[in-house]
Amino acid sequence: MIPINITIKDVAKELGVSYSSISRALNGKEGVSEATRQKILKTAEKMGYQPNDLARGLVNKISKTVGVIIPDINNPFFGEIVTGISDAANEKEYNIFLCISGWSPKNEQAYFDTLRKKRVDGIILKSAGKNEDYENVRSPLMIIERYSKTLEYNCVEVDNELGGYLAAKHLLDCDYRNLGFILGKEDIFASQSRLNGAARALKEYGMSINENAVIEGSFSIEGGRMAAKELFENRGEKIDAVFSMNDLIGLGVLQYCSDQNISVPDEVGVIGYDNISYSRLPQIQLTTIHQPKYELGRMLFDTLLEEIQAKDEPKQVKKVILNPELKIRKTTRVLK
Amino acid sequence: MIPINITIKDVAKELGVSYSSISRALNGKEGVSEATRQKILKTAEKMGYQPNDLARGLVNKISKTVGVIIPDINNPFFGEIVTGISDAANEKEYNIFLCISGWSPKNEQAYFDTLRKKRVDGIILKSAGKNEDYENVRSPLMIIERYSKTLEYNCVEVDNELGGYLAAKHLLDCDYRNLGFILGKEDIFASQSRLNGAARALKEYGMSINENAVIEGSFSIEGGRMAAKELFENRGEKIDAVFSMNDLIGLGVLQYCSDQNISVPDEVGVIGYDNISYSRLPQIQLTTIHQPKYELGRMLFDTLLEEIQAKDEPKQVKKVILNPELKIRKTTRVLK
DNA sequence: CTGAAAGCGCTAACAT
DNA sequence: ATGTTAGCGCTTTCAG
Repeated sequence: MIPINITIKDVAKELGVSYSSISRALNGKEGVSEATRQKILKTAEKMGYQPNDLARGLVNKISKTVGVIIPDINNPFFGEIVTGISDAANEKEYNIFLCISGWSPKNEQAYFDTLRKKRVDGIILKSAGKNEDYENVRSPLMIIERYSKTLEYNCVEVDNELGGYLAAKHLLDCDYRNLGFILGKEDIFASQSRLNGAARALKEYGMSINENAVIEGSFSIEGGRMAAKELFENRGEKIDAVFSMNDLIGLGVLQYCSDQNISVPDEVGVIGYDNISYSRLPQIQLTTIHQPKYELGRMLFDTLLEEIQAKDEPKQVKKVILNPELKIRKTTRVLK
Repeated sequence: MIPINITIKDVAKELGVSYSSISRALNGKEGVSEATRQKILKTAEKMGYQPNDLARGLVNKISKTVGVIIPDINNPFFGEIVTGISDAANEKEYNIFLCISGWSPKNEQAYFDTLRKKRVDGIILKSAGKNEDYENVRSPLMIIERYSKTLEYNCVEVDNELGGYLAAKHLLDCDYRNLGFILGKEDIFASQSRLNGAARALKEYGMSINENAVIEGSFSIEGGRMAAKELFENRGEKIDAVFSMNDLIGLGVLQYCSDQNISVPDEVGVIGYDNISYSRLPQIQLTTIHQPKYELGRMLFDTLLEEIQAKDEPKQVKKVILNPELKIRKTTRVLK
């Protein structure tokens, strides 16, 4: 590991050639004889030369860098997405700036600005703010999970309406009839789409959503536990199944049921959303809606890169939709 | 959100002043009258000017950027560390490049090189490779969890020897006598330190480590399950307690016990390491050694920054050690 | 207090 | 095929 930063000029001096030749050789451009190119490559290597991407970015106006703003890396849902983004980016020789907003629109906005200063080529964002904030951003931007037919931004999402439909239909197929819903207030948007899907499933059964059994909770285990308490104790409903808008909430509901000696899945059925790795632990076995998180991450980056590379062409809004899948495990009952 | 990148010159032209004045005003340097400074600040703001950090980095030789290389962001252990690093960095107006090496020394090395090209001010690294690789790096570097008295690099770690001692002592205090150990082959170094601590505890009881009950597994749930199978079925030992070198392995051991109808904690006690959030789920309740992960992350960044800012002074190796803590839960038995 | 000019490391047009 | 030069956006002497 050589510590001092060797520049293109150092290499040029060493060899007695002009430094533009070094640049040409290093970038595989023509205008250098094969002989000198080899010579240059060899001594650059020997001297431990590493090109300065700051300087490169300055002249090329491409930093080979993207920003990723997510609310919480400890939620495995985002962990897997970020892994997908990272792998896809790495293949294209891109690096990612990771920004953790903690579900705060203020932090999110601040990160957005610093990323602009860093001159990232594009941004991938899971927003905690209002959609309209990002409608008119003209630099490459991908929004995670904020599908909108009308608003003009790019977006890759796993179909939330369909996921909600699958979840509710499964509960109904299992003969649960009094469904409760715990949304995540951090992303009321996705929660609402899933609720719409659930309404469609209920309609097929000639039923509709009981608004008094819809709770706005928080996307965490503790949030799920508290929402379950509210749902079962203060709403005066006799709920026999809970549709949790993410797995963490589902885990909280299970915790509540365990504390209260409510038997799952017999008395109460529980379904989650996301299919994070912990939901398939043998002690948990949470029935859930699988989202292809890793693939989503890769798709986000690849789509972003497409847009980055199509700078000149007229911008066209990209909307990619992936499919969710029902994973039946042990927190919903099996019909005989 | 203004899309076009306004430069310092645009602002200068707008106001009819030289662009060096703009620079002075923006950076709070003296040499501008308060009147023009205010005028400059206002129109810069109005024009949506954002300084170009690439250019700044080029001249200042400080990019306000650090690289973080970790094996796996889906392991909550690293997730929390990264959150700590991110928060500490953000406070100091630093951004982080996240690199996920997948426990591959080859990827790790490749990321190390790209980070050098990006001219990061420093690197935080959880290495999967050999220690010696990084001994002579002269740019600011923090190694996670690789304490070495002899080797010359900076390091913040949670005392592994002590953690190992606490874990083994607890098992012995609970009257378990035939201890098995499942190491993580990805980081044999940390595992070994913990094993040394365990040996010390055993010694206090007049015992020593049964080498035939030491398994080199893998830091994952499935790795833990497989190692447990090996330990219980192929080693011809009657193990009554397992010290797992991380919580994921512990979860795998619990899974094995559940599959085999081995009762925990009566027949077999299980202790993990790390105290990831999932280990305290009511369905899990894994006894474990707590590591202050978030604090570790903050400490890593703060210590790195100290070194970055002490560029000129003679380098002195920094070794920070935090203390682990025993968390007794339900997978080890209570003595009457 | 302000402007002009050099230079950070690099690429790309322009000469030779 | 190679060298010279300008310039990316900025900070920082050095003049005025």
